[in-house]
Amino acid sequence: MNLVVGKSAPPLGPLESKLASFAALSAAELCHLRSEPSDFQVHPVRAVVLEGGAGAARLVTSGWLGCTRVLPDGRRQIMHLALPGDVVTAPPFADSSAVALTSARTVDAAPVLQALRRARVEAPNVWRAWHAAQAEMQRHLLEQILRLGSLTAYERTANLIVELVGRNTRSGLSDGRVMPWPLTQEALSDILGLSIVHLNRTLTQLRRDRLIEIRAGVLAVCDMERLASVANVSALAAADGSARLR
Amino acid sequence: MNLVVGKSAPPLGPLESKLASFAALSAAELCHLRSEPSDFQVHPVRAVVLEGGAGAARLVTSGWLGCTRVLPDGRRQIMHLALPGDVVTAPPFADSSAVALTSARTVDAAPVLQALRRARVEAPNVWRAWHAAQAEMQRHLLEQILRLGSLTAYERTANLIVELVGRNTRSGLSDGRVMPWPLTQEALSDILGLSIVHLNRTLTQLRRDRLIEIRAGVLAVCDMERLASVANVSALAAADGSARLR
DNA sequence: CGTATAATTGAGGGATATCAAAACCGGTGG
DNA sequence: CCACCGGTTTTGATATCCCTCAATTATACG
Repeated sequence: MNLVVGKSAPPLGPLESKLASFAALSAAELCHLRSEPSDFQVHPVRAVVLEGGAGAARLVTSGWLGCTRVLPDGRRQIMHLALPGDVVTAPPFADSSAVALTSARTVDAAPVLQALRRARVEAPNVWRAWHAAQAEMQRHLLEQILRLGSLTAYERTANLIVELVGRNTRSGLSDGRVMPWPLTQEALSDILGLSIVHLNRTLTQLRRDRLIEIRAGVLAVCDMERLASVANVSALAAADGSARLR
Repeated sequence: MNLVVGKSAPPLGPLESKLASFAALSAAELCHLRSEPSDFQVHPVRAVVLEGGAGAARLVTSGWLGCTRVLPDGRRQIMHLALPGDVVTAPPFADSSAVALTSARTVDAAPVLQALRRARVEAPNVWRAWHAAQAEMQRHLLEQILRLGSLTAYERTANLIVELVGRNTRSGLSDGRVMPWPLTQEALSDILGLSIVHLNRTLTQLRRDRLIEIRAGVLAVCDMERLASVANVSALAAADGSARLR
């Protein structure tokens, strides 16, 4: 991972790929996303990227962030994950913040958002794709609610994995089967609302059942069919995710 | 409850009140919300208002709706509540739908949304208030994630009650202490991700602890201070909610 | 190598679910 | 007025999922 702070060429890879997955976009159209090189920041693990209620939106270019909320007694809930290509905005609660779950890099999102506003008339497909991506983010929140409210630990974990494979596939970071897996089990347990111990047993079970394999920061899905069925993924969501694979 | 279908005068009471709670709005400004009388519909309990992925947005004028998701095995999660003054849009999953949790009335939201777009230039305060309301809805989703992922049954229930008192207060349907309570315990358990039996015991406990009282479709908060502290409400959210009381 | 962090395993307890039945309640019809 | 009815609330008993505590093993890193 790069550890320098400074200027960089437009690092829009994952974002471009994500948008292209929502609407067929020509190279010319994607050019409308280009904005002048802007400051980037490197965040070590556990660094706070945006503090509760304040700060300008940032675009993640590498690493994973979590929009977290911490209770007075120390319980922590990660409400939402931001992956490369995602834009994180200031979390809306005093006790919430965007935190680097892995070492990560972000750039100021303002120029990109600016470019998107220009694209509204100049490249309407890009604008549409952006809105589709925003709508998908909304769906992720609802999916998270389903996971936490209605699924067992086993289903919950499978469901999140299916979602993350889908997201990484959209942004060109997975082939639909294998993806980066940089999370500690502690972070994962804070996403899924499980104790770290129980999460560990759940992951072990998923491996024993030959649904996934995890080695050296990489997760591989062994049997997407069965995994998705365990995960109780919605028809619409599943279609969305797998459409990308072809 | 009215059981007739037909035309009605603009039924914007709760919506107007809600928007006014986000930005001081003069009567003149509120007029920009007025739109021609439009069709309304009456929905009996359990009626589907919007089917998964399709249908035009509707404004709730009375009764409570739930944006629900049903799993193949029958488990149901209510992801989000729509109260009078809220606009429900087509839920984004194939297996999700907006359902009447009580008998309810809705009108087509298109004219209202139209009026709001006009207000963007003619009454910017109204436009701003609308966006503040949308942002608040987003916060409710995040709060729901916190509830389901990190709070105990007791805290979870308290938290939801605090939220609902706040929302009803904004829309003029509560004084900050007493509010309509039309939900069956079954619906409530599907919101909170609890079994109906355990929810019942939890409510009983909240009553024993003199935090709330429930009688004849009305809920009264006995001790908001303690309830809010049990509920782990975030500083920002709490400020928002109680600001309305004065 | 030694230290810190993360992953894993074991044992026991607590919170919540499930099953079953009883009490309650508003409406309906005799 | 009373009996009855479906839906809802309440209570009891038992099972299970998941948490907590504690210790051990693996892995990264200087």
